[in-house]
Amino acid sequence: MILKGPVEWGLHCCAVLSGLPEGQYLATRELAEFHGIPKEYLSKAMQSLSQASIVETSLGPRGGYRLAKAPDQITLLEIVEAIEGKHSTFICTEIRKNNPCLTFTNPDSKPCAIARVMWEADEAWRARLQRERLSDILETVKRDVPGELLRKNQEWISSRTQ
Amino acid sequence: MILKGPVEWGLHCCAVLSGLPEGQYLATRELAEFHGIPKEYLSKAMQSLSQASIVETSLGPRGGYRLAKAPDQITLLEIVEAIEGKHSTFICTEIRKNNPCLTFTNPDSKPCAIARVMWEADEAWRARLQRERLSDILETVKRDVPGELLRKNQEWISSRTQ
DNA sequence: CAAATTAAGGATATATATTGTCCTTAATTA
DNA sequence: TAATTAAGGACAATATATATCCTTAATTTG
Ligand code: FES
Ligand code: FES
Repeated sequence: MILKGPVEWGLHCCAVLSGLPEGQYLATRELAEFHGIPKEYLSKAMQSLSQASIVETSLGPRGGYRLAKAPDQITLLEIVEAIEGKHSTFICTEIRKNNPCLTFTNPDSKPCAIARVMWEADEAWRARLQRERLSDILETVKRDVPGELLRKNQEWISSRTQ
Repeated sequence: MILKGPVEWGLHCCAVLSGLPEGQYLATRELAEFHGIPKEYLSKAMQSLSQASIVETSLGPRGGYRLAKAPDQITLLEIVEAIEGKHSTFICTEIRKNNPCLTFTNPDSKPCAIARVMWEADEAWRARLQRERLSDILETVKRDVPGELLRKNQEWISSRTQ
């Protein structure tokens, strides 16, 4: 696990961008202000999302970010991996190779039994995140968050994109 | 995720301890030598396993560590959590609270929808590790590792416990 | 065309977490 | 009694995460 804050930021930013009117962009400055986080650092996470083709950008005045795909075509795993990277959370340093009894080399040896299970656990983690689409999150939010707040959010975004 | 190496070390040490003759202990020095890792730092991981009652200790000459339970009563999750801690890998800093539109307080609000899914993914990870017992690992190792190496390991351990 | 604005990204600084070492203490066994 | 061991505190070194600043090139708006 490499980036802590930026993952949370990226996920929330994608959720906000999904509420953007057609053809509009929202700039890093607004995304940072909305979430109360440092603009320059958030920019790194947005760059990662851009490179992963999860968001797309426009330069110049009224530029910024918007989703590159429909929310039901974006999984949480995509977003998390774009920012954190695709490497496993468990890193095997092959300490079994240090075994003093290992005087011969075993050419066709499998990966360590312990590492394999740790990686399977990682896969289970990934599978859950892949199952969740951004659109699923949006539905939950609509159910959980008071309508008054949802309206205010819309207004806030509108006032920065017109 | 806090400790990286020590988790791998702790898992391997438990596997080694499971091959210990009845009534015998293996000291940190041997465990460190067997895995080619720093003795003093490994000691921290072993202390965590001891506090979690996964291993038990004996002081004085011929002292050291042994498993506190049968290998089929120890899950990988226990070992990992003893060393890494039980906290979730995803840390929600509640950035939603920084929303400038949030002018009122929502007393009975649920945890953030995004955090909930991230925590569910964490649960899936835990579930896989809880399903795997140390005895399962030992069986896999017996199948995968050449008998010659297994024998040498046994001898190596015996020569340090007599 | 000109000016303003924006993302991209390199360089660098700071804070925090991880990794590793050293040493003391108390317990226990041979 | 002497040797040995785990426990754990203190500390140093290193790596990583976090944050800021600045330059560049592209693009849109007017
Ligand atoms: S050698 Fe890395 S987990 Fe076994
Ligand atoms: S506020 Fe932390 S994940 Fe939503």
